[in-house]
Amino acid sequence: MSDEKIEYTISDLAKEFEITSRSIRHYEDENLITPTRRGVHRIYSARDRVRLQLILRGKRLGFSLAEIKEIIDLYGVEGEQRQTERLLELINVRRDSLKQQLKDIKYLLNEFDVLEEKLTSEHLAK
Amino acid sequence: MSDEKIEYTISDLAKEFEITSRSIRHYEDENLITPTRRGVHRIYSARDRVRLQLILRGKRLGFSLAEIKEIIDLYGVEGEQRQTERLLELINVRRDSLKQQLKDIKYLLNEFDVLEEKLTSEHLAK
DNA sequence: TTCAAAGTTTACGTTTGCGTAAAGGTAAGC
DNA sequence: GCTTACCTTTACGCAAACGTAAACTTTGAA
Repeated sequence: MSDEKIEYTISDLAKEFEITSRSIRHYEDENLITPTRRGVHRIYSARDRVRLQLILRGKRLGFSLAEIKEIIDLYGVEGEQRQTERLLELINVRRDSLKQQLKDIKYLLNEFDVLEEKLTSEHLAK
Repeated sequence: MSDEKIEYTISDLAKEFEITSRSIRHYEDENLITPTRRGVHRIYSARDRVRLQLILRGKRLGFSLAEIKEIIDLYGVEGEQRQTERLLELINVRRDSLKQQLKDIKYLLNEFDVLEEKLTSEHLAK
């Protein structure tokens, strides 16, 4: 039984994810992540690391920290069904906007391809 | 020859795209869009409308207004090849982060599907 | 012509997401 | 015990993207 005794310092994670320690502390200030302490120092578990990954993914998708917190929090309550309705609602709202984003991205990536080709051929023809 | 004499007021566009007039004026303050005037009032052409669409798409993709402006501006200079290198560079930077976003979105949409199924079956089994 | 609806400028206010000192505590190696 | 690297809290600062209030003008309908 691997007890997963993996531990990280704040700068371990900062380095790995290429963000500042300040950002990680900020996420803690906003209650998005709650590492344990050894004395006064923060110790991050494997679970904490995953939470941080979730936070960063949320950010890349344009969610605010408050939204990320709401989703992660609801996500964690799986057992209780009290919040189920709300979570399903949130999911569907998100789904629509994510699908729109997906369309936007595909469109833009294609535009880029077309434009790049045009530019490089122009460039060569100069 | 359809002269495309279509015109819009600021609130026409605000309504259509579900944003405030304030936002549209703000984009103008930041030189992202420059409607003509009839007296003191702003008049938006079909081209202006397209620009606004571009701005909003950029926003959905998480670009800042400054970035959107840079891209749109470079995009408009197609004729000159002076800025070509820069645009290609911008495109490639964007492409990577957009591809990451695309992965993120697909991952999350799948998570949502899985979670929703789990939640609804739980719900029914209650 | 009078009135409401919509438009205008100016400018200060607000939220989000950290940056950036300041001022120090702690752990490890020598 | 001293240095060095890394950690801590506290707190003010700041840019971005508008919100919002004030005070006024324009336009179209009645």
